[in-house]
Amino acid sequence: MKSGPDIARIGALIGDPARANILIALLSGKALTATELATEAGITGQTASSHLKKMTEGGLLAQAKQGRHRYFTLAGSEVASVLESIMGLAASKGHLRTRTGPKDPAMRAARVCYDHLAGDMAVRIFDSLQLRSFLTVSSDKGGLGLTDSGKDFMLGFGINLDALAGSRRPLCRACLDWSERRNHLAGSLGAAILKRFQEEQWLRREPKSRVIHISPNGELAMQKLFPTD
Amino acid sequence: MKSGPDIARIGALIGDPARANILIALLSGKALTATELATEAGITGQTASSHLKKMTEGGLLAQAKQGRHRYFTLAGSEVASVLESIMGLAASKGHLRTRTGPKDPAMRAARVCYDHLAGDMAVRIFDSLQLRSFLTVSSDKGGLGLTDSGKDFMLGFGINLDALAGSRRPLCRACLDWSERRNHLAGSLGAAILKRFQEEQWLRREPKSRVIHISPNGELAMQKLFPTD
DNA sequence: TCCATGGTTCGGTCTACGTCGAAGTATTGT
DNA sequence: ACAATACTTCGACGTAGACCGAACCATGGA
Repeated sequence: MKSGPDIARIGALIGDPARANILIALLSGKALTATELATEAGITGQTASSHLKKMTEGGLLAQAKQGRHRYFTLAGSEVASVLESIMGLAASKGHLRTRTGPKDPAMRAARVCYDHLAGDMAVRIFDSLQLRSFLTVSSDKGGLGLTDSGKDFMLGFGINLDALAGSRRPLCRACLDWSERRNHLAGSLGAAILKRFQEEQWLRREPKSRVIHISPNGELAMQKLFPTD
Repeated sequence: MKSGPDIARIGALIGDPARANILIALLSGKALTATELATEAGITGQTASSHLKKMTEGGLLAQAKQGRHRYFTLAGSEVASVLESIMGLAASKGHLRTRTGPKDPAMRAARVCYDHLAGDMAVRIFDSLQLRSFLTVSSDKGGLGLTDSGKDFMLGFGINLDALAGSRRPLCRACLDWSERRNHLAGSLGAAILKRFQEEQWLRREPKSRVIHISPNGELAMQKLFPTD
């Protein structure tokens, strides 16, 4: 007599407060790491790991392993839509929401990601490199590479590719940008680019933060070196 | 810190198997008594009473006391819509309920979704309306509307649009069909169409289920009224 | 090589809650 | 009035699962 999909399974996944917080955080469309989600939900990493595993197996989340990070996103727009409609129900019943305040706009514009650039500016660089066919994107694991013209460009930019090739570290790696939710350039080349920017004093780091401010000269150089049109 | 509309509360309510069974039973749109729902969910009356109380307080159910019976229904079409969309998620993940009984194909063909039609037939109707430009689809959420020719069609079909417009309930709403994974028509217009079908005796409801059987006359009328080619 | 960091697995504790038996309250019928 | 039906409340029991500490893997960087 009971036929049909198992809505109880989905309901139970959404029904735990910690998991609900994680889902709401991911509703922004951004990819977040396991630890970010743990702090977001106010639980320890171990507990979050368990939750994330359950939700992934339950079809609510998708994950992308990247280096030692693990980025989680909602499994698809259908999941987001279900969450939205449930929020509608909950809100109509009188549970109102006071959502988190606006995040630092400077952080979204430009910031450091370990040792390379991230944020809007980094994504623009990545787009520009791809647009001008300096970067080749092969489908296999993180398979980015420089074309011959790309190599010329980097040499002209003042980057010693031979030195980078000596390191065990991969030259090019795609890194998922949390604010832009798109790829930017990581790897030793990404780090070298940041280094060049700093050498030219095109940017200034905020003291105790990841935020980066671009100088007027830097903005000019950006537009000349990495056009996106 | 992280307080929002409490989707966890709603999720937890749906997340218990017994409660999920009750909700699915009520998706038929009928009002059922507490004991009927108890047997439907395979639990005792005491347990059902507890569940029903929680779901009523949680805003999912409405109850009407009548004599010594207590009739329960879903609190509104919004609840039904949320349930259907969750069923869509669960179905897409392949977590179908254990037995796909003989009812399942009939259910996919045509069933009741609270107060309107769902299943293959309902999707065909929706497609037909869209194909003949009776329905306008605007991008914002749930933004459906009738065109002038659509209004004429509905009037000719015997639906009093003025009466429907008087209600606070939206005329047209898209409801995601879990078995077809496509939209069908909900809202007061969807309910009115189901009513017309019943008045014409084009369909027969199976006693204790959401399943609907179409009569030969009904099939004929379907093809004439809602052609899809 | 070694260390630091992100993430997972394991084991144990503790709370939440679904479940039913039994008793209690309403309402209808004879 | 009594009995029967419909449903609720109370109390007790038992299991599921959320949580964290600690130890364990994997990756990246020196």
